[in-house]
Amino acid sequence: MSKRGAALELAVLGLLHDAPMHGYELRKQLNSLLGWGRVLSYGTLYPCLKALGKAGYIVATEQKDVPARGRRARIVYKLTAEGKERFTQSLEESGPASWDDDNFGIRFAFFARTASPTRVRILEGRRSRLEDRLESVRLSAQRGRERVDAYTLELQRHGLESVEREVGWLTELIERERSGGYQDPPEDTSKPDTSKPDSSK
Amino acid sequence: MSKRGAALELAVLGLLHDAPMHGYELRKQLNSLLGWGRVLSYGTLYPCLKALGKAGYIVATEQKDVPARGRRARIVYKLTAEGKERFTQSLEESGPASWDDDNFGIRFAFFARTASPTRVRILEGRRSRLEDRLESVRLSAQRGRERVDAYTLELQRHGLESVEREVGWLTELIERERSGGYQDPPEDTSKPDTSKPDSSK
DNA sequence: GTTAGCATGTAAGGAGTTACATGATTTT
DNA sequence: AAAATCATGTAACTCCTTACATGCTAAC
Repeated sequence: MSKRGAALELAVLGLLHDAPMHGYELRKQLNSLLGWGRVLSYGTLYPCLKALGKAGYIVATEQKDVPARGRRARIVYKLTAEGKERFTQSLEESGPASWDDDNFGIRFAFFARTASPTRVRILEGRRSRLEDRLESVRLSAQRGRERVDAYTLELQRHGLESVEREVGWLTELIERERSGGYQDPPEDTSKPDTSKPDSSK
Repeated sequence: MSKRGAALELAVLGLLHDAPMHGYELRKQLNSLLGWGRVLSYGTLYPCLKALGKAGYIVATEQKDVPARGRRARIVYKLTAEGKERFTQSLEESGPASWDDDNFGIRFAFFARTASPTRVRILEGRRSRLEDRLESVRLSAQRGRERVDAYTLELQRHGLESVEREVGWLTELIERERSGGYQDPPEDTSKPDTSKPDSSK
């Protein structure tokens, strides 16, 4: 759970930070958060929840008193104080791990709760990671060792273009970040229920 | 090796079909073929080569007679007749597996050796897979259950845009394919069709 | 009345990574 | 002389998926 698993852990912690939830619901949210084709299985989620429970970051409370007429007792997971601590600490981190392929997406998804300097560091880290990638691919294309038919070329061209766009996107975000943009309210940790004070920039 | 592993198997077979190679070289080629951040480890490659050998698709020949003055004896892998058979058969396949996330890239990389109707089927399959994805994300965004802050929204918007571009790319490729494109370059720039030849089914 | 969705889990296994182990050769 | 690259492998481990096991409720 030290490298990849951190992504799932953070995502679960973050979603439960928003609101307590049961496994089934959590999975749906996770699927749209982790996005794009990836579908998380229960075989991953439930053991992860168990581990987080054992670590003391979450507690499971069974809804047996209010079974809502016939409905199966659902197990609702809730963040502990340690869990909240862990989550906020994780959000402060801005080392290389925070901008690798596996973590960047989740880190970005929680940007609203991340401090602005941290956001910039992560965005820049991600950008230079992608730029390194572009560089090495361009070099190896120039050295021209490999198979070159029209399709291989097209695949390479398309890949290059996609990554270039990604870099452009990141650059825009960084600039917006630097000019105050995206303005978020300075983190709300007290209120358990948010009544949508402000959603548009 | 039945589902995901098929991708690596196909890639190895395809590269060895081009030319016999030793493991180290193979890995480098594989890395640029599988592309983008993915770096294949020896811990995956060598066991795979062993399995392919056991299956009779490749043979390993040690270069002991010509150690090229001091150079460590390299083990060169070569396709057998069965391996060639297997490779060409694999290239004919155009079922759902050929356009999933894990295989599409490799299938595309070997398009130059794939029959044109097969190419079209794979491209169309891939496109409709992505379109399904777009659809479901758009729906869930409309139903609007999830967390909505500026960053989550931006992430979603960007993801949507990327997939849309991908779909556009595929559409272009399909059209080019239908008008003879790529292999034997008729270099047809006239483009007489302003009317849609109907791409959706 | 049967399909689809809700709900919680476990067991087995696959694919791949990291770290280890070893050593020669070329470049800086 | 050191560092990078060439070269081949193995063992342990991790993350995740698939398939299984169970059963209820709502819609069609």
